[in-house]
Formats: sequence, C-alpha cells, structure tokens
Amino acid sequence: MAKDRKIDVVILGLLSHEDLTGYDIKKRIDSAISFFWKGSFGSIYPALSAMEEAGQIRSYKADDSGSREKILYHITKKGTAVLKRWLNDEQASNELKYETLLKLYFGGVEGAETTMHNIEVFESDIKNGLEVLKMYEKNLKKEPDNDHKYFLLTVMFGIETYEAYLRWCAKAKKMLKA
Amino acid sequence: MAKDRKIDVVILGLLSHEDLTGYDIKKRIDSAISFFWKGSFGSIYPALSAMEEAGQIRSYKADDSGSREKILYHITKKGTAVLKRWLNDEQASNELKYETLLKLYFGGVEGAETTMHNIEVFESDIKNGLEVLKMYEKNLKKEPDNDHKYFLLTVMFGIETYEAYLRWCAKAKKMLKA
DNA sequence: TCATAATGTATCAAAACGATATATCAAATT
DNA sequence: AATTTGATATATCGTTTTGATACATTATGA
Repeated sequence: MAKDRKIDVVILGLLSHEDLTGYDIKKRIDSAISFFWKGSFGSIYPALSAMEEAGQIRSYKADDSGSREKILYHITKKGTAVLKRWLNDEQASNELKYETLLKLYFGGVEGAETTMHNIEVFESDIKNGLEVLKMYEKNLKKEPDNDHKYFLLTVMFGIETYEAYLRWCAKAKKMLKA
Repeated sequence: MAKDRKIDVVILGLLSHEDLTGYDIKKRIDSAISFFWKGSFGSIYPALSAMEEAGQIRSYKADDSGSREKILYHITKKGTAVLKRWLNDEQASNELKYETLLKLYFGGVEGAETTMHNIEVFESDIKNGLEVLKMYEKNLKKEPDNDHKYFLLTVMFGIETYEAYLRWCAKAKKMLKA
C-alpha cells in the first residue's frame, strides 16, 4: 500500500484550533507553516471529501446570508483521535528537496560562475525569508501567549536554520573564489 | 501542465560522471545526496525509459559475461545540454516537509511530554546524521581533490544546518521545561 | 546446507503537485 | 459610472512521485 495521506493531519491540526474552509486551509499552509510544509488545492479538496466520508470532519454551510457559497469544516471526536494518534507516534519523516544543493552538487558540469550565481540567488531568497521569520518572532515575543508557544518554537527553528544557510553561503562563496 | 520531472536532472547529473544502472542511481541518491534529495525506483525506471526515448541517454548491456542482466546508461550530447540548461536556470525550488515541526506546531493538542519526546527522537536522528556527514568531510578534506569540491560544499551545508538543528533542540527543550 | 542479505529490473495504487477552469465579490482605476 | 484587477472560493485534470510489492539472481556466512 502507499503511505497514508500526510495532508490529513495538517488539516486536522488546523481544524483543531478553528473551523475553516478549504481555501482557509490553503492560506494557513501558505503563511504560518510555509517554511517547513506545503500543500496544494489538488490534495486539500479531495482529502476533505474523504475525511468527511470517514467521519473525521463534518461540513456545514456558512449561514451568514448574503455571503457567497462557503463550506466550513469542523473536526469530530474521531478526527481528534486520529490527530492525537499521529502526534504520539514517534516516527516522523523529514524530507528535503533542495534543488539549490542539487545544482551545486553537479556544479562541476558548468563553471564556478554559474554555481556562484545560483548561490547568490539562494542567499537572497533566504535573506528575505529570514526577515519575515524575525518579524513573526518579534510579534510572538511581544505578547508571550502560551497558546503561541509552539508556533514560536517553529519560527525559532526557521531562524536558526536560515542563519546557518547564510553562514554556509558566505563560506561557499569564499571557497569558490579561491 | 504538471511540472517537469525533477528526477531527470538528478539522473543526468549522476550520469555525467559515469555510466550507471537504475539500481546504481538509487544507491547514489540514498547515500551521497540523501540528506538533501531522494528518489524511488518507481520514478527512476520510468524516467530512464522516457529519457532514452527522448535521446538524452543511451542504454547498453553490461558485457562482463557470467554476470547477471544489467542495463547501464550513458549520457548523450542531448542529455548534457538538458543538464546544462537546468544548471543555468536560476530558479530552484527548495522544498522541506518537516513532520517533526508539524507535530511541534500542533503540539498544543497533546501535552508538553509528547512534544518533548518527539524533539528528542529528532535530536537523536540528527546527531547520527551529523556524525556521518563529519566522516564524509574528514575524508574529503584528506585528499583535496578539485573534483570533489562541490561534493564537499554540500556536505558542509549539511553540517552547518544539522548543527543549527541541534542548537534549536537544546533551546526548545529548555523552553518546554519552563 | 540453508537462510538471508544484497543486487537488479519492473510495476501498481495511492498521493501530491501544479495548472487550470469557473465564478463571485470588493477595491481600485479609468 | 463602467471597467479592470485581485482576492476569495470550490473543484478537477494530467503528470509526477511515493512507497510497497513482485520476482529473480548472486554473494555471504552461520
């Protein structure tokens, strides 16, 4: 059998805080957790249907009349159980697909200039990402809410790793110049 | 249309150094570049067929008789061109899927003990990975071969980030105890 | 001897991606 | 006032990738 859908626990986790639409879920994935996870509509909507079928979530129409069609999802007891089971399963697969490193690894095929340029593009992206993360951190530390403790931890993870990336960029550029 | 197969450039990159079988390619992916890329037989073998069809690689049977069936692949000029085009395209997608962080982000659903345990498992995995990387680094620095310069750079990337992960683990554990 | 680990090719169902289609609504522009 | 743009919202489609499995051969070693 193929692995079980990972998107399920992402959805369940997000729904454990509040009721959301499929579109909301996509937005959450693309903002708060974007630097360590991602998901597309093509996986979210089919998963929502399957999970409702399985009784893990329940859908209802937004009743603020006048508004457009909107399908909200609410987590059920069954869904919460699935989420908790996953949280207590110690195995976790951490997968990276770093195209930048791939280009670097095969850098010998072209010249040092090409590699250098690719590193610089990467460096610039990371610098931007780091700024966003530091803004998050600043806001989270301003009002030390226990609810946001776990969010803060993920942001700290991002900052720590992004700073490591930048240190590596400096080293790599130096090495390539030599 | 869906994105173009990323596995193609991985295969082309590996073949640019030496002729390999599909099984060899899988082994290379699972060792040297495993900490920043991965790929399965289910994508490798179909890609090999498609790429031969497209004239980017050429297959031949291993002629050391007595040995079992073995299909080796060799990169063509067309394949090299595809590889170089990709190397010179500055856009690169760097995707992470950190299930550990996902569990952390939703940690509020369960208790601090569960989260703590998950961090410890992660920490232990990273420590093991770091040792392997440092062994690679030691061997690569022993004989400073220009050919391995790019490999060394990726290993250095791994070390830098893994050390950052460990620093974060220490911080996170401290925060959770408080 | 006999198990089992490694080598090697290959396929399949399920999952995820990325693009696109369709449509509504609010805000900004002309 | 009319129009364009961008955000909201659901949904599907073809392609790629995953992870598992099947099957067979060769080497290791208890």
